[in-house]
Amino acid sequence: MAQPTMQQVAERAGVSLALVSLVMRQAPNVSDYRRQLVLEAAAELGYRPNVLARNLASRQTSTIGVVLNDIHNPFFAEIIDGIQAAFDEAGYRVLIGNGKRSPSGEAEMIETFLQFRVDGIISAGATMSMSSIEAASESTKIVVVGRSSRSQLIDSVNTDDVSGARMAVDHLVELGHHRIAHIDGGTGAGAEARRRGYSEAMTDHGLSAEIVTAGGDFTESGGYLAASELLSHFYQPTAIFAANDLSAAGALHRVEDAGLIVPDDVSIVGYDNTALAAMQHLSLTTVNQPRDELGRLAVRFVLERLRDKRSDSVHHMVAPTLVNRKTSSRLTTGAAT
Amino acid sequence: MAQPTMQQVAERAGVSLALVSLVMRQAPNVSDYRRQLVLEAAAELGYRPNVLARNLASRQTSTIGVVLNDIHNPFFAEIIDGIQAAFDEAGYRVLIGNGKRSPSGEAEMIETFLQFRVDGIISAGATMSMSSIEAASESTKIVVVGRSSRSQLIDSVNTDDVSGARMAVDHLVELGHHRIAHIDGGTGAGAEARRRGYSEAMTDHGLSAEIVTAGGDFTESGGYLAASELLSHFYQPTAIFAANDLSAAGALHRVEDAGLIVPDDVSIVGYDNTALAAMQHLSLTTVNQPRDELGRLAVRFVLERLRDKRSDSVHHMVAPTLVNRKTSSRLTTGAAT
DNA sequence: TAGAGTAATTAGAGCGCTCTAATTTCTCTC
DNA sequence: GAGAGAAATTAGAGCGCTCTAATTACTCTA
Repeated sequence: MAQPTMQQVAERAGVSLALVSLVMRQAPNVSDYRRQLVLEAAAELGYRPNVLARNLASRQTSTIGVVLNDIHNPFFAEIIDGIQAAFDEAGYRVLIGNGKRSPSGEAEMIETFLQFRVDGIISAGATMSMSSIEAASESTKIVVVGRSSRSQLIDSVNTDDVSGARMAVDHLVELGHHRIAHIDGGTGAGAEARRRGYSEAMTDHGLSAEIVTAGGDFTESGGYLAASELLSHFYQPTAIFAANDLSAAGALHRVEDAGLIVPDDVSIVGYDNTALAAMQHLSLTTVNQPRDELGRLAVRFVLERLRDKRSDSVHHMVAPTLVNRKTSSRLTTGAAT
Repeated sequence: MAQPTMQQVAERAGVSLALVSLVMRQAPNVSDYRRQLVLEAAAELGYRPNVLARNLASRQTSTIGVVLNDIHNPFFAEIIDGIQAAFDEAGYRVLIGNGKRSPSGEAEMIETFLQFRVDGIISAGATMSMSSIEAASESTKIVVVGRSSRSQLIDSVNTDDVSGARMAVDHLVELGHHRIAHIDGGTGAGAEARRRGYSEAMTDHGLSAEIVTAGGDFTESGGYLAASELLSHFYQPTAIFAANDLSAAGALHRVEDAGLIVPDDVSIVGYDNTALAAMQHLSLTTVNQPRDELGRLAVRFVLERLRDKRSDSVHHMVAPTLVNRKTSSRLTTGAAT
């Protein structure tokens, strides 16, 4: 298990330690002849650079840590793609940490990454307090994705969830619905904005009397429970707008369990447009968050701080779009308020 | 961004560098008085140990790398849970790498982890060649999960996929089905064994003439396409056994698109028992792989090599179980061969 | 062919920590 | 209160690399 070191490569190649270092870093100004010698010696020994030593000496890691609030939530898993692609291009390696859906889990992963002295951190869907994140920003570049922020210290990239939620409501109102209930996301990232967009849109449509919110938590079972609550209401909704696709799926199931047909009896709209919603068997009407763009922007912001030394914070909002699938339809019964 | 070092903490606390090191490593034999001094100085400075330096000096990282074949596949994301829980207990931190569904992506992540000198690597659902994995095992402890192996060098933990597939077939035969087709997983991990289990079981039931396999790739769209192929067959199957849940979901959709009812006209059985299958709206009959157990065993094997210095390889198989949900039912039509 | 200028190579200090061995400080016991 | 043994603390080398500055080797020109 003892790995060969540069020293050994140098001896075998008959050159100095420093020269081996130059070759390994692909530095210019090394003659082809010696470069070849070194490369051969390295190959023969099975030499592999020790990133720890390298990073320690060079004071940079070329590594970015990405902490996902929940590796099980398809939305976060999908956001990784854009991030990884962009960092691959830029020559950084990315390490992923799982926040296990809890603020403390996220904090631990961030601490781990800081101890590794990563060059930057992207936090997706963080639920931990903004002030802890800001504290971490003293030690590295950190960008928050999928959570709104006005921090002066750190950048954020986020979907305009207020208007995303409005789109969902507008869509349902256009289809003739008035009794539109909301299943929210509790304290999860983006939940507050979606809740607000829902209320605002309802009010704008003169439907403030119809506002009903059931508590969810961005999980399928949470959606199921919340839908139960809504159905037991004396005043049944003809449409449900859920704060994410997972809870929409749970609500859908609960509605069907009650013997109602989706979308004929109840329309359902989700949020995120994850692969789950796209699954043809579900075919959920939902609000799309442009994940790839979110990821790439986050990377851009990290790189700007790293390479261009930008120090003032940037907050970017991307526009959501409505994806009309099969779980929403025009209100057929005359049951209006 | 310049981080305080131990040296600075030592000066502030008025003790030696070595003492600070002892405190940071929670070593015994440090007086409470000095420990307190050091801790306070560290807190005041916002000191955070530099893992790179520590690992370099101590020649161990207390870190395990987990490379997932595909972070989007719920099966792999779920296997992380057991792994993470077990390593948390054992005092190791875990870093996740995404193989992006390709052998080269996996190889890159393994190389990255090796350069970081992680203490061990767990590879879940690896599709890269066994010999490359073995090569990596010269530098660290490595355990493969969800892929069979007879390697003398590295450990493996795996579900008995042959018997898992047999269970699926047995189940369908018990329900009266004869025309049972298989949608396979191509070159994916476990695909070969499931294919074999399917053929063997069919043969054992005297159904070798009914063996039909359509090519899939463990994705939903692959399952959809494969089902199309099966339905256009002059000889329509009454049941489909798909190599994983994702492709089962795709097949399900294709069958319904054809105007057929699941399970009345066609029964469908998946594999993995992911959260997807459990979703009540889908409610897929499937074969359960005990993910948590797989993860914990993998961890145990890594720890055995690390702590007990075991050097002979171990291959462990866990038993799958059938989960009977709503996509399979007794054959009703008299359409037997 | 000496001298200037450039390209290639190397010496050596230092990154922030751990670890062994040596030293200093405490506690007892008689 | 001296001396032995244990406990607490420290000095200093070293982990494997990078990086600056210095040195050596080339290439040209006059």
